[in-house]
Amino acid sequence: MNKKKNKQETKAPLSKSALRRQREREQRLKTILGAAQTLFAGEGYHKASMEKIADTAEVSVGTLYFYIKNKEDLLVKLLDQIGFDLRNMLGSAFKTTDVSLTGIREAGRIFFEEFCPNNPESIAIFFRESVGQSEVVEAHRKNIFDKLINDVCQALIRVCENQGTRFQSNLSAEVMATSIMGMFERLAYQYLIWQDRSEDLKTIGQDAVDFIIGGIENLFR
Amino acid sequence: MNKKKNKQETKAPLSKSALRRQREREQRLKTILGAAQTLFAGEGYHKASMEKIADTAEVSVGTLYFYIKNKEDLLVKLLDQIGFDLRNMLGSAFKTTDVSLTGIREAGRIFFEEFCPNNPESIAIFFRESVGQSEVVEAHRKNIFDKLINDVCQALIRVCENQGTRFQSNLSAEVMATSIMGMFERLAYQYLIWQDRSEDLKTIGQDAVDFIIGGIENLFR
Amino acid sequence: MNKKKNKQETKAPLSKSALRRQREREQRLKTILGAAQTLFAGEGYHKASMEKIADTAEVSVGTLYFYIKNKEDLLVKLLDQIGFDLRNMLGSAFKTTDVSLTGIREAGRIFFEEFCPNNPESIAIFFRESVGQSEVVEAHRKNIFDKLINDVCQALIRVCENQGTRFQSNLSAEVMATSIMGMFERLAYQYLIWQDRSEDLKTIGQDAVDFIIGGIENLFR
Amino acid sequence: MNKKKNKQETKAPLSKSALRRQREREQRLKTILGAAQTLFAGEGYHKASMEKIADTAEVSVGTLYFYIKNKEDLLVKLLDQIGFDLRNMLGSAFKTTDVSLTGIREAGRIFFEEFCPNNPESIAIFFRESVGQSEVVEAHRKNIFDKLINDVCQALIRVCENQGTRFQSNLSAEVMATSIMGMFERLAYQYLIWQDRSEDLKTIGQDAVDFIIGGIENLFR
DNA sequence: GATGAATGAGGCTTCATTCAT
DNA sequence: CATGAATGAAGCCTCATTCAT
Repeated sequence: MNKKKNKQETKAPLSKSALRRQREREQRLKTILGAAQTLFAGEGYHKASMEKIADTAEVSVGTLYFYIKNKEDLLVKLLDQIGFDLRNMLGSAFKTTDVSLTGIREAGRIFFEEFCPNNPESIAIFFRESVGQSEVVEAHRKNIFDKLINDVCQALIRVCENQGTRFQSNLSAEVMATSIMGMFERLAYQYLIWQDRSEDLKTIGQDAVDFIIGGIENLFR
Repeated sequence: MNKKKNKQETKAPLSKSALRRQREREQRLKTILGAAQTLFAGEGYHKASMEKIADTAEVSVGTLYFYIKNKEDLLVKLLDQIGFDLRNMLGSAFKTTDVSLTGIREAGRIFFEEFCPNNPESIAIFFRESVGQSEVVEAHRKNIFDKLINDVCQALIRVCENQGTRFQSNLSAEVMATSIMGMFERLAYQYLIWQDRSEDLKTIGQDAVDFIIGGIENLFR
Repeated sequence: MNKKKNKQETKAPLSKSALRRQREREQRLKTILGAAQTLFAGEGYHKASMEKIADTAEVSVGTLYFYIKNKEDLLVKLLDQIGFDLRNMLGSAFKTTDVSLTGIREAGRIFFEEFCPNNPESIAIFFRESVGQSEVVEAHRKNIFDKLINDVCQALIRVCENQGTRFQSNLSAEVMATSIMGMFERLAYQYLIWQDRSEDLKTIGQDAVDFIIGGIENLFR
Repeated sequence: MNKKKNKQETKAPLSKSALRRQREREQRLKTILGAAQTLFAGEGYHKASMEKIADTAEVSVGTLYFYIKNKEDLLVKLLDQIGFDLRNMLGSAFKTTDVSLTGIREAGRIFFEEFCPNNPESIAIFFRESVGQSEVVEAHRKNIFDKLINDVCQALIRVCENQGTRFQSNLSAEVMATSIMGMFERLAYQYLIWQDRSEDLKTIGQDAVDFIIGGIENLFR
């Protein structure tokens, strides 16, 4: 993918100093991404200039471009990480979903009680800063949403099957899954970005999950 | 609209030529807003330069600034119009909501079957282009969301009262209303902006409304 | 000079209505100049846009251009009026100067005690806003200064002659006259524009005049 | 100079290349300031566009903004340098002033015979281009004048004390000092900017100083 | 004579990206 | 590998002036 990284990919046994270097490099990249995350979330993607990001990460502008391709790449990298984290937490919860629906309940809990309060910057970047920035970024956003929606979708289908029912169509399940993502998104936007009601997030999450589960159970009547 | 040009506000009977001028002015503003709407939705807010907008509206750049304060103002004006339209259509449907929940069903139908297919540009601007652009724009976005959410919220509370039930708390109703807005938003984003499945919008809307109504009715069991 | 004004210059007996019109026109021009004076002095020449001036004068922008050639012309007209006023007041005082030097004392009194407190806007325009604006404006400024300096110069020469002395050269008298104008200028700038010490202006003027007269009398020793 | 680039201020021993860079940076800034000085004095502050300045300095527009904050900053930097130079030359002369008044005579000589002929651009910027440009610029102008006036003022007070006399009030000394500055200013404007009589500047300066000293000595009679 | 909408050149400034050291 | 000075295209906006009504 990147010309310079090929050296490491040729898994030749690395010398000690080479290992150290690699560690340092990864550490440096993390610092840069952290700086970008903070500034993107705090000042907004456009207002956060590359120079400011470099300053915050305590590197030079030139160094920035050694670790990332361009500014868009910075946003994409962050976005993908956020998507990965989210899917790691939510996806695994959804995957445990069975008849009991506890998986869905658990996913909601994790999102509102763990992810949101601990990663407000990620929320801001995923739901605000990365919106409508460019075709590439939108593609990554869509990809993340698609995967998350798919996770939920599979869970819903599994529940249905266990109940001996079926969705009217594949679309129906997808619509429901998409709706759930939309709920999570807007609730986080309202109560974390626009208002800071972190302390109410637990209640909010429970209400939301109740709403969702009500909607689902309704299918089986 | 403009501090100094209040002469019209003093409702002195306007001469015929003055009336014609005013009409022309309003027409011109509409042309400009239309050009901006098309370009913002098509190329994105940032890529749509003021020059391009002027060209599209077939006026000079200077004329643009005779009708609007600055680029941000252009977006805000569009946003407010969209918010007004949405609330006009959805709000009135929600307001008719009673025990039967037909109001909510109707609101869903209007949004997915009428508004979305007929105003894809509005959807793109409201849900994509206006996100995270500046504090002023965000304030207007929030304001629109707040009002829409409030409309839904009132409808929900009314339904509950008619059922002789009550929400656990005011927050619960608000959370449900916010969730509904989130569902509408993401579904429109998925099936209108990211995919163009206008022809499926009817089914999608019905599924979404079923989900919502299921969630609501669950409250009364 | 101006194509349109030629009608009046052909001093044909004017009808009553034509007379009224002319009066109105002159009144209107005064209003416009007044508005410009206030805005130039208050916001500065560049920040005072033609539109603002028109608004303040309660006419349209188009009308402005019926009465003046362009913005520069506005400044020049003001400047010339100020020059005329100044010369009217100071010049006549200087002209009465004889052996006794009371004329010079009187001129100082008039400038500091009458002109400055009553015409701070004129001071701001003459000494601040018109400085370095364009070649045309500078030419008018120079012209005004030259005339004032000449008035002083003549007075000084007369005093000398009456004392039976002579200036070493014509330049000497001119330098002294120029110096006196510089004193007046900077004192007004310091104590009227930069600080507002209008109430001290009398003392300041007296000190200044004492300084001047001391310098002059020294010639005769 | 720049908030972030304080690294040099922590006086860590700089490497050779870092030292060279710093030298180059300072040299470049001087080139830019020189270009601005020439253009401001020659074409006027407003007519000198940033592009023209960049061209004259043989750098790109972007580079300009690496060295200065904005156009106003360019003028302020020049102004402050001029103020520093003036005070360096005049101030030190004034400070040597004692009973004999030679200090004052010397200051006049330096200004008219050395500073003016060698720095006509500085004169144009200080007395013409920087007048009434903005509040910030005016503040710097005032600051420079205040310091120069204060230098003169201290000298006058010292002379008086040595003569066993006293000024009627502090204001009196200040007024005299301000007057002297005004004389210098207008004489330079008349005989250097409006007319180019550099060759007469010596005589002019002597006449001016004679006038001043006459005025001062008059205090002791 | 008066109006005010329209013009468009030109100004200042930002900022992602590059590259010689 | 790291640096940071340099680039220059591109953007937004202002405003004196004109002219059809």
